[in-house]
Amino acid sequence: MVAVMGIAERKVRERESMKAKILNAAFKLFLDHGIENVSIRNIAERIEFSPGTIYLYYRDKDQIFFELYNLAFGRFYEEQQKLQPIQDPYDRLYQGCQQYIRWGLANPKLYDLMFIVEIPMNVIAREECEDIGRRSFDLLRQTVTECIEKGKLRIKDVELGSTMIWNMLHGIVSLIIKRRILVPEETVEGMVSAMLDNFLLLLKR
Amino acid sequence: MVAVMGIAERKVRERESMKAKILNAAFKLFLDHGIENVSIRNIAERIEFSPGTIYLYYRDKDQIFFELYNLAFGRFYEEQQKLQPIQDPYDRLYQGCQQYIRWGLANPKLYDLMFIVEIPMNVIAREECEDIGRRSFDLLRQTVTECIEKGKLRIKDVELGSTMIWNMLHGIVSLIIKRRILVPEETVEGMVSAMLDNFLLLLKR
DNA sequence: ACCATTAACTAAACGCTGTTCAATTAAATT
DNA sequence: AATTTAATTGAACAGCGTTTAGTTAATGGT
Repeated sequence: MVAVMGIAERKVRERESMKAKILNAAFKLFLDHGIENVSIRNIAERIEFSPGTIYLYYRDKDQIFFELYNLAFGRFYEEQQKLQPIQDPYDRLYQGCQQYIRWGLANPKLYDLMFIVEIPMNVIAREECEDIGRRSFDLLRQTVTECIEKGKLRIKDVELGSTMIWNMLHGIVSLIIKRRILVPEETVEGMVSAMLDNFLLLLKR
Repeated sequence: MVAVMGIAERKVRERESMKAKILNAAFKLFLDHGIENVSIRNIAERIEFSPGTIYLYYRDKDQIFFELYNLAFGRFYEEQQKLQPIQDPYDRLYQGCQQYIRWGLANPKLYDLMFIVEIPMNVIAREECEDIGRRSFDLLRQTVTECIEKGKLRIKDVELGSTMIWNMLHGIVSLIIKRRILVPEETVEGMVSAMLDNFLLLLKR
């Protein structure tokens, strides 16, 4: 009886480790060769299992992509959270924005998955998917709230202000990532920080 | 001899009309069933030719996508140009921004192709592709230039200002299109116009 | 220890995809 | 009418996501 329980637990562990194995292979393929080269067959080859096996652990490809999505958001959230200790809310806002852009440009594939690509969820997870996003957005909202409370912004509505800031940041990052910005490569960095500085200056009371 | 010339000209016409036929089929498939359902085979079936035939008129699928890209940008540019007669540059700026957002939200698939999707150009067209984009951007730049000349903006640098505005607009449109905005569906419209108003108000001297 | 049951896995298949190319048909030229 | 040129096809290749029958390995009961 005890042995039976031990086996059941081991099986759970084995299942988890197999899921992780698949996910790691998918993540590696994703980082190394782009989302377009993450195929079930490629993953299977990487972990030396047959393609069919993967469907014993994940319902479909979208579910794998959703896991990658969460992974990416986890990393992003972690970085943003590091700035929480900063006392002055405007300073925290500024650094948060700067880090958002930096992180996005440094991790274009992750950013793509998080904010640009068609959401890879056929059935479930629409809410769960928003939850992880909302957690990150809440960090910004909190900071904006404090800024407004201390009268540091020319905007009074928290929801409006947070969304505006986020949209601006996303516009900058996504257009650069997707190579739609017409400015020459070398001058991008300068342009970006100039835009951020000017935008936050406009916002500042 | 004259007849020969006539035949040659007819062949050119026939070739053009075949290219148009293919492109129209592709465009219709694109609008009706999304970019993911534009396959060479689908196009071929729609025009009642074999898949191989399409490669006699377009090098590859990307070239077809590039034509669709130009088509989309043409429509967008046309709309924007209609606002040129507006005398007051700030008014023109405001209406241009409003139209940008409206058009993007009304034509999400076209917008996607123009600004979001990975640029579908394997070999050529990188410059040509920027040209059509630049023409549209120049409309905005011109308007911003006039605004600054008349001292209506709190920003002095034309390039910076234009890019900032565009990035903000793109952030708004693309996040809504890709369903990353967390606001409920009904309140989106109000939020969007509030953001636009506030942003331009921040910019206004 | 043996057998029945359950779980894990594979290989092949289905219907898609973009693209190429030998073979065929139609048109134009001589 | 015969020959050359152009246009078109259909099959093939290699890839894709997904399903499933059949095989193998591990477990449970007696």
